[in-house]
Amino acid sequence: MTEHAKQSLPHRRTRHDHSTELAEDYVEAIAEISSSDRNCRIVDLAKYFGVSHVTVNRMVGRLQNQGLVSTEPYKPVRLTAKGSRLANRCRERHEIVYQFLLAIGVDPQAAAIDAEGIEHHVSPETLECFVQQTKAKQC
Amino acid sequence: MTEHAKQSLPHRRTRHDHSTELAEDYVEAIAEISSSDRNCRIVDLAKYFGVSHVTVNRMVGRLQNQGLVSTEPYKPVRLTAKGSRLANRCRERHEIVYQFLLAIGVDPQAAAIDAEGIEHHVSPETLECFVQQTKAKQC
DNA sequence: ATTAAATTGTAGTCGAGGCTACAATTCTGT
DNA sequence: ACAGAATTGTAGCCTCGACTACAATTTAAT
Repeated sequence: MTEHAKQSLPHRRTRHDHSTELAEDYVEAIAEISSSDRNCRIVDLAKYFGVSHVTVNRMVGRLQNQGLVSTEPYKPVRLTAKGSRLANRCRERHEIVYQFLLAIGVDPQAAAIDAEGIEHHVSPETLECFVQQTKAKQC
Repeated sequence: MTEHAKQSLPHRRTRHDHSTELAEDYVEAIAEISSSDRNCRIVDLAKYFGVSHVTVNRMVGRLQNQGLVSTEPYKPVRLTAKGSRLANRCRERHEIVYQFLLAIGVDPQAAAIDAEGIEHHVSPETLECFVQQTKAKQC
């Protein structure tokens, strides 16, 4: 492998991350909305993300193709078992990142924003280090 | 502001980040290549990012519109003063994130990949916390 | 000096993610 | 029951980041 090819790897990884980020954000949002409202509608997601209902509509179609959600025309959106598992993993990861940022002294508002951006780029290994650090701080 | 609008803010921020990430990656790369090779060519950037030279070509055009680089047809790419400042800020931030990840026990390879993804989503405030943590670990 | 190789530019395509405008369906209130 | 409101779907457009294929220019080699 050449020097340049080596360096391009992280960037390829970053680009791939972007294509899965939205799916993760959506299942997380659907899980959250479903738990409080019982039904998750297209409109709820549009408000949640600050985006038009058309964008949400198409995205939900893609999530359905990926087997993450199930829905029918004019009906609410529900997570499949696969979608729920992904949502849970994402929620846990999000919480770990958020708590970690708080633990190292970031204020809650900045932590909330940064966690949203950071969570999708944290490898399992780094996540584990975050957990350890957070624990250490709490002792 | 409604509850939903509040929640949509972090996501809007994330989307905005994406549009500036690539510009940041490019000026960083141009700075790095320029320092070692003296001249940064379109081809160098294409190899660096693992994309086609066409993609690089158009991106360089946009960077030029933003006043970050200056170039002429069939000539090398050079950073403007503004581009250099941005590159320096990015390089410093990247280094801080990378050293921070190492300091909390992430192995170098994973740290390199994660730093690439994380750096663009770290607010100045969080960055400062990273610096403090890294210092603390080194004592 | 002329040809071959490397580099850069241009044309045209694609999918993702965003939008507006309008049509269809479902829900609600009287 | 039916009109109006809310919700969802469809059509069509835009920009960005990616590509291939081909043309133009510059560099290098014989």
